[in-house]
Amino acid sequence: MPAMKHWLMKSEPDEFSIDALERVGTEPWSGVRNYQARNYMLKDMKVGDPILFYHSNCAVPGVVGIARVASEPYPDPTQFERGSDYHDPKSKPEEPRWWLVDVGFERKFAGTVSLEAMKAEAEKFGDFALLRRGNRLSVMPVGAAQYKRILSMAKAGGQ
DNA sequence: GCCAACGTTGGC
DNA sequence: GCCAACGTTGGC
Repeated sequence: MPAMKHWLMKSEPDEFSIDALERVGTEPWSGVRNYQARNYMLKDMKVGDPILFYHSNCAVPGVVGIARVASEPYPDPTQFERGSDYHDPKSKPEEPRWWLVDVGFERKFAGTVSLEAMKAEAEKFGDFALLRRGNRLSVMPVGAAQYKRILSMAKAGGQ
């Protein structure tokens, strides 16, 4: 079995929070319309890979819990739905542009590991996509050491 | 709400 | 293939 990869996926809590994921259990990660993010889901994710669930565009942006890749990639159905915000008229069913995976709830942290807290220890993270200037990727890989560091920050209570 | 940073689009 | 214009993301 190849080495397990770790991921970070952003979601706006007003749209879809960690609590919403806990309620539904598993969610198709629809709506990603960025090729780099798509390629991670289409080519690099494996079922069972751990995901840091990140809340963006909110009062305290940061990692709020753990999820897991819960399916193989498959075409994002919203790209074919007329009237959907995610409808892509250039995409054809026989040649879908946008792919997704299902994301399964694992657990919610007791406290948020805030972006601010991670920035305060930026030098310990090394090169970390999340902390790069102007980063806007909604799906990104996380190094195993970075992943462990965030877990230990969560264990310490976060914030 | 502002705005910097970035990706995408489309005219040429 | 360049690049200006535009739309979006996301921290603050």
